[in-house]
Amino acid sequence: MNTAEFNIAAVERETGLSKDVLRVWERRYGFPVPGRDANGERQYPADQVERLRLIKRLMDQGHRPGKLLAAPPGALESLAPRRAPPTPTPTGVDEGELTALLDLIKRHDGAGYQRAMQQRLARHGLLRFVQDTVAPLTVRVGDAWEDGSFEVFEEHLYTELTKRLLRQAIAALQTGNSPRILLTSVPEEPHVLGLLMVEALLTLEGAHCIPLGTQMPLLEIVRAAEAHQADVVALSFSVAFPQRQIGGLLEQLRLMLPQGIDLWAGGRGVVRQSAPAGVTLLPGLAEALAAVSDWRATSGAGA
Amino acid sequence: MNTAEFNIAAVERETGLSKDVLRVWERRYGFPVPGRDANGERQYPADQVERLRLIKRLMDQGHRPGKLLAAPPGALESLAPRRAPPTPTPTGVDEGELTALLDLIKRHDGAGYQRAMQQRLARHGLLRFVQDTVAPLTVRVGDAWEDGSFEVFEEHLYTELTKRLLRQAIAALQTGNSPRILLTSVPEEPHVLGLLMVEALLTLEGAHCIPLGTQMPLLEIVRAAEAHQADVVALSFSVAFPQRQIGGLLEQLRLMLPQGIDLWAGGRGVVRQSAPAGVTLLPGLAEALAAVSDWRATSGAGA
DNA sequence: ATGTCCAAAATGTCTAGGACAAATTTGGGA
DNA sequence: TCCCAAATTTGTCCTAGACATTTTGGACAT
Repeated sequence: MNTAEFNIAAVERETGLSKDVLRVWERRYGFPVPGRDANGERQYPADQVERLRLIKRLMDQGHRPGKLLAAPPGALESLAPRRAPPTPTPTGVDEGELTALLDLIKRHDGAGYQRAMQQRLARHGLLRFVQDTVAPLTVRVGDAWEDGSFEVFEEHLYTELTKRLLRQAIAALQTGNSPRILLTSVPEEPHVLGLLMVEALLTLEGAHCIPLGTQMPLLEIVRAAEAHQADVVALSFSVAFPQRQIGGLLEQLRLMLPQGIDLWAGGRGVVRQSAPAGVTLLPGLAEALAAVSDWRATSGAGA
Repeated sequence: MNTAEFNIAAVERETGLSKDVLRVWERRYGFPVPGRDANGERQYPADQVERLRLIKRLMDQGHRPGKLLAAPPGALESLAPRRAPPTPTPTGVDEGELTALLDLIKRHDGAGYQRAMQQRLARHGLLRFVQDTVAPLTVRVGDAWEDGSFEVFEEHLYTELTKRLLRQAIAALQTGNSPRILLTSVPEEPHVLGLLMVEALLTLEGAHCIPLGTQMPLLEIVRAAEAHQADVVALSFSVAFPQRQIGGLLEQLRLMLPQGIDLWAGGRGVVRQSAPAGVTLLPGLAEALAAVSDWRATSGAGA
């Protein structure tokens, strides 16, 4: 790869670190130290961008920026995850089988992965496939990315192929009637696998899902909910989503949404959140199924 | 909907206008004029956010910000598109049929739309389905959004359902061998339909497609291309993608990518671009097919 | 040991206004 | 009518300061 230079907007794109953050780090910690072009604008050499990517990854594992940015060159590579990944209880799933699936991705054998997954789907049925294969596999992929054994593009490949499987499986289902659940995510939250998993389960359960993809502005979510006469708006937040924003976002949306429409928020991102008034948190897939039963027992009867 | 207020980050999320732009507009044109909270930070009332959304849409139609921001309240709603939509030659397609399909979306009849599209796919075959139905339909959806007859969430519904159809159709195809084409888009470019259309056509043509989804950082694209031993990296740019950035992005990626790997850029976004050295532009689907033949005639023989 | 509470430090995001390059429009002349 | 240069428009970058919020580290009590 050639020696390319990046301006500050390109670094924001590549690393996900905002321009404000890049500038304030330079001021406070003395890193990164980009060169300047003829107009006095920052030009980041490729190796500094690489280091920023590494720092970002370590921060997602729970390291503090102050330590990372002060660390001498070469000291970062050996850091272990700080936030203990608590081996998320692979209830009845064979760890080895998951590892084998991940290996296929790691070897970039897309076709092999698709075959293996399709087999599992056929063998276990959609419900168990989602709960015991896709969900834990997705967690493992996230962990693998955090500890550096997966590249971003490998995660993308996993996501893309798994999306296809789930969508295909969902398309084969008979769609239910109620409740009418609008499925989407807020802007800045592009992860779609959680939505697809829950869509599969809810559709199996007899709900009518309206999938709108990811990244809907809040005002649009409100309009869509009204236009589709949804009973429920369900949002998905991944672990990667900035935790601090979730509460405010839910409160704001709850304010804008008509009283009659329930607001559910699920995904790994909400496990350590407390629910704002009028919002139901669904940290896991099982809770989502329970929420449908609850809805039928209460609001459903009145409608 | 309740009277909610938005801080500057929320407005950026809702409208897609950067914080810099929001502040400089306020300074220069006197709109928007948000209130201030106890900390002196901007608080945008919901109606100003609505107006900003409208302004953004009109700008995408070719209007200039200066005029729009100086316009009196109520004068904006009646503005017509400035950039003439040149009725994009619906070669042999029945306009009425497309309109009927759009109506289904407009009526939020997802199931009906899926049925109708599946029928068309079965009747015409994938190649003609993509070229004569999906492609022009997507253009019409874009136009409809621009002139205000489609809401954002309706475009999302269209995209989501059409994605499923295409993915399903692609899954049924036998995958080819060469060239090995890595399909993705740059960060900030989330539109995926173009990628799926071209994937369908290229796979039909016997190419081996590696779909990595959208929004890959440039550095990751390079890694992925090497890891997958791709012959070609193909990027998709939608009309909505900021034109000014495309050239620079392609040049930078071309610099980083090994010589042996071709770089193709397609989509409505590149129709009025000039190609940087070493980059092949594919403004339409037909050109993509031609590019495969070209590749086979030249590089393919040498490999 | 374990839990609780507070001050200090760390961190991200906001603010202000200035500057300038690139894109677009305008005006004039061939 | 066409084309080029000047003027304007517009987005993005810059510096530097401020402050709310979160996290840490230590003191103290259980």
